[in-house]
Amino acid sequence: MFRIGEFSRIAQTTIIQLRHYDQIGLFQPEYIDQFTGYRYYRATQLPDLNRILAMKDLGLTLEQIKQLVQEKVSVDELRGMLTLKKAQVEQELSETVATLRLIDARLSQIEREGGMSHDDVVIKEIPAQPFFGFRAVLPDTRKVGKITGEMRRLLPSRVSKKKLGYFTAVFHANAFLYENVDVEMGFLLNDALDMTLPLSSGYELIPRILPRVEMAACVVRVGGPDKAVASYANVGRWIEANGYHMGNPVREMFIVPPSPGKFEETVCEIQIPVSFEPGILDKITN
Amino acid sequence: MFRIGEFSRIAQTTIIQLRHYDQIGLFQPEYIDQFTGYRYYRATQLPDLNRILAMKDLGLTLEQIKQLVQEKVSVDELRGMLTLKKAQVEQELSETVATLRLIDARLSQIEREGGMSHDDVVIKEIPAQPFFGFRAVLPDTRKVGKITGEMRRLLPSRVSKKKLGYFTAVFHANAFLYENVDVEMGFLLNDALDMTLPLSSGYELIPRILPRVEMAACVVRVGGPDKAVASYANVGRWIEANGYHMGNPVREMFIVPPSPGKFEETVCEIQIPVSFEPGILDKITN
DNA sequence: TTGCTCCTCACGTCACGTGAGGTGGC
DNA sequence: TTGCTCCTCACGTCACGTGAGGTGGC
Repeated sequence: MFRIGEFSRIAQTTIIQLRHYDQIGLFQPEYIDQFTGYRYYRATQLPDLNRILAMKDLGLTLEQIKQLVQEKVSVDELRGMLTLKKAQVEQELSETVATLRLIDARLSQIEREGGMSHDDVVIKEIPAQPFFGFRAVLPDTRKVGKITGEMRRLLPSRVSKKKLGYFTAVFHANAFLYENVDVEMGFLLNDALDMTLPLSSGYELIPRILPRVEMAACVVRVGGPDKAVASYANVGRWIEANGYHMGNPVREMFIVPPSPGKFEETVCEIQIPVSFEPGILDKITN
Repeated sequence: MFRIGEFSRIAQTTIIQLRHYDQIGLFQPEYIDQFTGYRYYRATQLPDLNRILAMKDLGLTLEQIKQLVQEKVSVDELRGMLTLKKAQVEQELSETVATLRLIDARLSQIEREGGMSHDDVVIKEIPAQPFFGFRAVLPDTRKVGKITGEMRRLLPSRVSKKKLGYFTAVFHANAFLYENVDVEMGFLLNDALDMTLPLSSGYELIPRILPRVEMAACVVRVGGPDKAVASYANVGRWIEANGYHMGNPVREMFIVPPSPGKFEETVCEIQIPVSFEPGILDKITN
C-alpha cells in the first residue's frame, strides 16, 4: 500500500489530482484510514489509473471517463464518442492553424509598419438575409449618388421602419472599376417583403434573398469613400497573409450612410467572402 | 447610437459578451442612461471592438488586450507577447496532432479487438535519477533470479530504507534475447550514494545516474513475466500507431517485485523511450 | 396594452491549483 | 522532538452562459 504522495510520484500525477478523482468518485484509494483520513493506494490500481489518464489524453471529460470505466458505455457508444471527439479535435486543429497564421501575419505587419495597424479584420459568417434592391451595370459611378439619394428619400415612406435594415451595395465584379460596375444596391430587410418599387432612373427595386456567406473577411471603415482604397488594400494583404482566397461578391454595408457635409461620420463594413486556400488542412490530416 | 442588441448583431458578438467587456472595463458603451441603465453604443466604436476581437483571435487574454488597447504596451513588448504566444500555439498544435493520433489509434484498436484494450500506454517524462547497480552481459537469463535474490537480501541492510527506491532493470539491447543480454540491474535511489558493493556472483554494484528520458511510453503490467510479451507487443503497436519511434534503453521498474509464490502480484512498469517520427510537425509549421 | 428589449445580481462551467489552518508518522 | 506528509475546507481560474426577477420603450 502506498500513501498518496508516493503513489502520485509513481503515476506521474499530482496529489491534488488524485484527491480530485477521489472526490468525484472517478478513482478511489483502496483504503482510507478512518481516523486520519489518509488515503492508501495499491500498486495493482495503477493500470486503472493509467486507463483514466490515457482516456484523458484523448480529450474526453472526466464525466465521460467515469461512464467508461464504470462500464456504462457499450462499444458502439464508445466508438460514437471517439468519432465525435475526433471531429471536434480536427476542428480545433484547423482553428489552431488559423491562429498561428494570424500571429505570423501580425508579426510581419508589425515589422513592416512599426506598430499596430488600423483596419482590424475579423472573419464572420453572414447569414442569408432578405434584400430590397436593384441590380444593374452602372455606366458611370458618378450617377450613384443620385440613385441612392432617391432610394433613401423614398423607402422610409414605403417600407415600415422596423423592416428596413442597412443600405448595402453588392459588387459583382472582380476589380474595382469606375465605369460599367455590375452592382446591386438596396436595403437589407429584417423581414420578407412582397412589393416592387420603380425608381425615376428607370431601375426597379425588387425583393430577393442575399445568400449566406460562410466566411467573410470584414473590416469597418469610418470616413468617406477616400478611405476605401486603403481599407481594401489592408484587407487584401490580410487575406493573403492568412492563407485565404478572396471570393465574390464583395458587399459594403452602410451602418452610418454618408450624408452631405458629414462624410467623415460614415461607417461602412466591407465584407469580402473568403475560402480556405486548398490543401492547407490536407497537409495535416493525412 | 445603437442599443446593445443591435450593436451586438452588427459586430457578431453576444449581448452578454458586450456587457462582460463593459464590466471589466475593456470596451464600454459611449453613453449609459442613468435611469434605465441602458447601454448605448456608437457605430464609430466598431473599429475599437473589432481590434479587440482580432486580438482575441490571436489567443491573447482579455487582460492582455486591455493593456494593448490602453496603449500601455510598447511595440517591443507587443512583439514579445506575440512571439511567446506563437510558441505556445505551436506547442498546442503539436498536442492537438498527438491527440488526433491517439484517437485514430484507439478507434482502429477497437475495430481490431472489438472493445477496450488493456495495457493503457501513457507518455511520461522520466527525470534523471541516482541508481545503484551493475551492468553486464548475462550469458543466461536463468541466472537472474539468483543475482536479484542476493541483491534484495543484501541491500536493505547496507543502504537506508529511505534512500532505497524500486528495483529496476535497464536493457541495453535492441531485441529481447534469452542469452547474452546486456543489462543493468539495481535499485533506484532517492538520494546520492557513495559506496560500492560486490556480489558473490562477481558483479559489483556501483552508483551512477540514470539519465533523464524526455518521453517514454509507459505501461504497467500486473502479473508474472509470462505477461511481459503481450505487454511489449501492445506498447509496440501503440508506439507505431501514434507516430513515435522506439528508442533505447528500455527499463523495467518493479513497483511490487516478484516474490516466490506470489508472482501474480508483481507490478512492473515498462518504460520505452520514444521520439517523434521526424517530419510530423514540419508538415504543419511550414 | 402587449411583447420585445434591456437591466442587475448570483451562480455555473472544467479540472484542478492555491492558500489557510490543522494533524499524523517516523 | 522536528520536519515531512497528509487532511479538509474555501476560494480562484477564464470568458463568458444561464436563469431569476424586475423594468423600459414603442
